[in-house]
Amino acid sequence: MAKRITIKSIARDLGISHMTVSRALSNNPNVSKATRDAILARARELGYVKSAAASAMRGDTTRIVGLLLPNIVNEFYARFANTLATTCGQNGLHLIIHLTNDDPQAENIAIARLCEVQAMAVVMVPSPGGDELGSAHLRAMKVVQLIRQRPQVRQAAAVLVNDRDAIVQAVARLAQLGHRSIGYIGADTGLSSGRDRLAAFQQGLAAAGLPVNPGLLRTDAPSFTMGRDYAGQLFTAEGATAILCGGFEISNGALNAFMDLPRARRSQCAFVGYGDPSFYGWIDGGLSTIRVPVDRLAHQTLAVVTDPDPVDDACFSFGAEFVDRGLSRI
Amino acid sequence: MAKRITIKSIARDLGISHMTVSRALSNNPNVSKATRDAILARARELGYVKSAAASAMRGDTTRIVGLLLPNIVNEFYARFANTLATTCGQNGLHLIIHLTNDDPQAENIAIARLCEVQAMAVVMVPSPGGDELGSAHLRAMKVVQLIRQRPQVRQAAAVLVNDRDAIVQAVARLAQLGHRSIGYIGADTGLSSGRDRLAAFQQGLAAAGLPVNPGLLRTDAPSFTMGRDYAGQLFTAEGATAILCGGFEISNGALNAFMDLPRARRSQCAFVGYGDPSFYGWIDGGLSTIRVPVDRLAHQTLAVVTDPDPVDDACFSFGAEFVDRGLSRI
DNA sequence: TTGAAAGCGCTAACAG
DNA sequence: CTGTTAGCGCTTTCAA
Repeated sequence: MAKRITIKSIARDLGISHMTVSRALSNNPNVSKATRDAILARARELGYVKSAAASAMRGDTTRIVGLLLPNIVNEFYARFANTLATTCGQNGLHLIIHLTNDDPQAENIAIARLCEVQAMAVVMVPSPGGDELGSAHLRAMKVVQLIRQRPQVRQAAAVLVNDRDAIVQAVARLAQLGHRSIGYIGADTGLSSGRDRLAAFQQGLAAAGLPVNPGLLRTDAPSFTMGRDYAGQLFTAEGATAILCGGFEISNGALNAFMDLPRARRSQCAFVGYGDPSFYGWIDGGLSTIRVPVDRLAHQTLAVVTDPDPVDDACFSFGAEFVDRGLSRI
Repeated sequence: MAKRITIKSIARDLGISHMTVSRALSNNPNVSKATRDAILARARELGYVKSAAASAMRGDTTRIVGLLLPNIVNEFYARFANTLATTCGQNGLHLIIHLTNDDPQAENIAIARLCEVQAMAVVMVPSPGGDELGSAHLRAMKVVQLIRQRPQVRQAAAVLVNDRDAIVQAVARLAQLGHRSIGYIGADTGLSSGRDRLAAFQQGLAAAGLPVNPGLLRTDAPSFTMGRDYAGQLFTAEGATAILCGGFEISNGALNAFMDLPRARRSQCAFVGYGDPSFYGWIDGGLSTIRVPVDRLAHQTLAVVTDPDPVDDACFSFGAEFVDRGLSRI
């Protein structure tokens, strides 16, 4: 194991003081051209890299950003992580990804770890049922809540989606096509997203003159299996002819149940997903869905992270869009 | 901005030496129960977290693993990152993701950054045309090459896929169904994966008694657009009735071209993808594909990363599987 | 059982 | 223009 190249080792090597090396390497003008050139040449030759640990210890920012996601397989999260990682790279930031599986405990552990490495910011999709963001660990880091928002204790920025209009439109369209038994599957009301989407759905029903049938509503901790199981129930036991999904994971789970319906039955049913993965356009002639502007969310997130001005509780909201690729008439 | 809690601040707080605090917090037995309890209580109360920077500077390992991927939207890379991130979390490791877009320059920058933070290991899908892995930066880090392998200068472990049999089987099946104009799109031969898959394809043709038609072969730097464009050419200009893909991104791109074919034409053509994203089973009654055992790759990768014993140039290979979900007969 | 000193790599603040 | 010192947070080594 070759020893690490440091400014001191270079200095010894050249018979000068390590401060001169430091200055040369950080473009301090107070170094003679001759020595500077010699230093830079030697540093390049030996493959010197500045120790981030030493910088961090001196109090410089670490340029590390933490990203807490339920998973990274769901195409929405994947796309978000993709553009955030790309833009982070362009800005010289490291992106550390921790997956929470929507488990508050995993979330807390990840936050503690990020605190250890002195991440400058944490971007997180808050898990349902987690602590309020008062944790001592978070004091030192900028926090950006994504998609969902927790009851706030501390100032924490949020980048959210306003999907009310899109959801109302989707319900209106389903009603227009003759659907009377429209099921809804969404997150429980511990999260802002759960409350808001459910309210939008109910508003849509009201606008269409349809009653709210509690038997057709399913809210719970959102997950793939939860979406799949409830969709199965709604389509079979509850006799729903249409389903609207209120979450990314839920949507993919519910889609599974939808695709498992006998072909004849499926052609009579309507499915409105949440999020717009590339393949939704290819399935069954095209699935209708609530599309979320993922790139804009990611860019705004980076803007918040890199914003030097600490407007800590800034809150940004981007509109979703109802993508109608055709829905069965009843 | 509240000042950071350190062992010194706790020590001052309690009127003792910071060494005693250090010992108590690292379970050194040489601390009286009374002081130990007081220290632990105070530390918990104040939300003390050990500085990773200080540990790193002392020479302790950083527990940071770097992951370099072309992108993270492709479901194969996403799944790999997902299980690697999950298992890393379980082992107390940080996963830093850098996206390269298969650009060697981005790759080099990412590696330099990871070197700055003293990552203990780098897991990378080598970009086509990049440097040999002799870079001085890599000296200090364990390197694991994923999927593809570069001409080796230095010892670097590899976790690879053996897809020869699966590809040969796929070609055999296409031939059996009457296809005579089978196109192939794959990575160019600068990478091991490009060479091997092309060879397997040609071996498959030979086994089926079909000639190699150079006009039906397309190899280049692999990407989504490359796959889409070449697939379009093969299906139209070259009159291919079937296409076999030799790469994840290529497969999704080629699928785009395939789905763009007029419905009548498409039903006469056969598509064999590479990788098995969840939605391939839902498209067109199910797409056939070469399935790669992504979870096993990820677990092996973690094993290599956490292996204390430096068998540096270890090379692991996992078999792929031809998933036949039905292919058009001609 | 406790404490003091030294050093990991780096730079701000002072000498020369 | 160049060098010395000190200190960021932590643990190892030696001393009390």
